[in-house]
Amino acid sequence: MNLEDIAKLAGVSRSTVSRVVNNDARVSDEVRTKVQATIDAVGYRPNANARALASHRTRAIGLVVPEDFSRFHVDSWYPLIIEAMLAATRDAGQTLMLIMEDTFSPGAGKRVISQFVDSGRVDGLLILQHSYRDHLSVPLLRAGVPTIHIAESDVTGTSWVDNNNLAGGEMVGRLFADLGVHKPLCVSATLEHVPTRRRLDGFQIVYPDTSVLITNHSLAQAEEALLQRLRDERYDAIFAINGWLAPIVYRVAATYGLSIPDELRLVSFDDFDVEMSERLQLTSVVQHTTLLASRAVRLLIDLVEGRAPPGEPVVLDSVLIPRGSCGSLVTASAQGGAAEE
Amino acid sequence: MNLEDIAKLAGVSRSTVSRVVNNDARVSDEVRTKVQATIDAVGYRPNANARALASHRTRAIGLVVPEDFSRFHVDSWYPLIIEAMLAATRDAGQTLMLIMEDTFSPGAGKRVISQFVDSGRVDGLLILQHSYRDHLSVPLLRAGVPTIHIAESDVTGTSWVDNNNLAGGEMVGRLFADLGVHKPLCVSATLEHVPTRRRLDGFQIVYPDTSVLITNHSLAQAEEALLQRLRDERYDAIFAINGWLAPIVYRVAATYGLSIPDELRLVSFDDFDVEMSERLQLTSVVQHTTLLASRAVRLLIDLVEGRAPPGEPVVLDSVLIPRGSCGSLVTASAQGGAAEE
DNA sequence: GCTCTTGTTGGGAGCGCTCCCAATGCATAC
DNA sequence: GTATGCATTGGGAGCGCTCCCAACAAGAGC
Repeated sequence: MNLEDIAKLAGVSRSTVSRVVNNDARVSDEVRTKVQATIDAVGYRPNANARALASHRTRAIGLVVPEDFSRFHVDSWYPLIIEAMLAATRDAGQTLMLIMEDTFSPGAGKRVISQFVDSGRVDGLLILQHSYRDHLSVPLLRAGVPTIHIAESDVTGTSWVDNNNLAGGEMVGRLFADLGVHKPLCVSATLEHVPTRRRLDGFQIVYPDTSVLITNHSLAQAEEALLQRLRDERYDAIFAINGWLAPIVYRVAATYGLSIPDELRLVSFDDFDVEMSERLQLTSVVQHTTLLASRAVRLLIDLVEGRAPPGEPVVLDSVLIPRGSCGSLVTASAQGGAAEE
Repeated sequence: MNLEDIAKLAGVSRSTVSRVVNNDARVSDEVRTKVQATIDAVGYRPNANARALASHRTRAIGLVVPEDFSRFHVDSWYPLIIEAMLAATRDAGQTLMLIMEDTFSPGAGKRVISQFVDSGRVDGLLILQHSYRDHLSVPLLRAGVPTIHIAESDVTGTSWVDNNNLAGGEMVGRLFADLGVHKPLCVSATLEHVPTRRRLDGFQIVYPDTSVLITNHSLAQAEEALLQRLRDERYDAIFAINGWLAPIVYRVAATYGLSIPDELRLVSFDDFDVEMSERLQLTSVVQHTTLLASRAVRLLIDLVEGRAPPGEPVVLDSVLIPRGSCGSLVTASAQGGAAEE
């Protein structure tokens, strides 16, 4: 069943059916109704491949995830954002193709371009990765592939969507200051990740000399490192720059019999596991995961269709949700310095 | 850059280049080498859409995930299996399209067929879902869409890939019997899920009159339900039919001061978070997640290409990994009744 | 010598669309 | 009345492949 068949059934030309399918204005209401009725009656679906071949547009976008993304299940970021992107893509009438790439290996960019862009599988790319040390940004930029990074980037010319990490970090700093914190400790998995670094930058606006503990992405090793640090030294507050570290802070505090928030105040980023945050009474700066995903998808489609210029970052507001873990004297439900487009 | 261009550069015909690209045997070695060299030199990539249009094969498969899959991050099943499928798909030279569907809503099957199969986006489907109460199996079966379910199914005629749930459940039962367990409790999220039910069936071969506690997929509610049950009644062993329930058992046991394994023996299914299992010393029946994924992908591609008949289930062996949580007297590293192909 | 097979190559037709241009009808303006 | 514009419709060309059949050469068998 193809365009021509529908045309014959409806007594019009192939072109007219095509116009109806594509919502082209140049069809009389009368004809449109008739054609649409025939389409619905026979359950006709235009062939995506023929469309793509003729129009040079696939109506599909690629989501690039790092090779080992399942190792990062310590937080539920990946399923959550993938789900949200899937919903946004579907709403836009497009499809989502998953691309797994070892973005640290030199050929990554070329591989993705040749296998997915040049072969006409996707119109553009969404990049989800945990470090800026990638081999993706530059080749993609040079090849002119429409691309949105889901994370603040420091490669000039790239388009990205992210929360306001700097403002968020600063908010945590101000909160600590208001609470009279003297000696805070920042805990983070890696500072190679731009958003993480920016959060720390923001915090350091208020506490320039703060201690920082860099662990890695293993739960066990992070716990070990924190145990050791808290044995050696005494802090009155902890800023868990990456949210999945927060449960570890609780465990370590329990080990040393430190009460949260009385002896140790705690604030974290990435409030996407709300059930857990509520249970732990964890004060945190939220990630608008769903919003982030839908903005990214829309921006990418706009980029593909030439409605948006490349290189325009989108920054979403940071919001701090005060709960029990930071102690009292919480007045702030402050807003970050928004810089919407 | 297309076939014709390469043909001109290499001094052969379009057909010959096509044969080289598709690894067709009917090309002399001499010509093949020459053509391949030109292809490599200019970095030519065949257009996937033109190929699909001409051959009626997209070389893409669709992975159907349930609408709310991120809610099920209580275990890391989704990221893990998606990652493994992505790898398997890539190895097979194909691509993976993600499809999110509310498989409980009546139109699900028709929607997936019309939007992804009829429109020529994918050649076949992989189904990942948490209940058999779906509106997918029957329409897909009727429409003759190549489909593999990643979970034992009781709809006749469907092809599926799964571990041997029955044998696994029975193994846990035998282990309990060997350990002298008198009054076990089985905990599970829902028995609507066929694999879950089959695990219980297997367990009941040994303990026909076992108590069963059905909770749901919320961590908090599961904990509440178990707390209540263990307050009311005394058990000497727990079988966590779904692996993510195991940490809850530990929490509840700690609440009542019950030591594991001395006062309460514990065995679970789904040993895919090995780090956690090791830390908790959790005895469990493993899921061959990676193997499951690659078998499913290969089987689907075989189905699409007519190399495998539909309706043939693939059952992987169940293996029990004994650790501390079940107590001593562990002899079994038994194998389930394998029924390979 | 001839036919028959086998191995290799070339090119036409067509997959189902979109895009462009031409054609038509009809209302409006002079 | 004729010229001009706009709204609507139709059909050709072509997107870049695959598939099929024809063509040809070379060797085998009689």
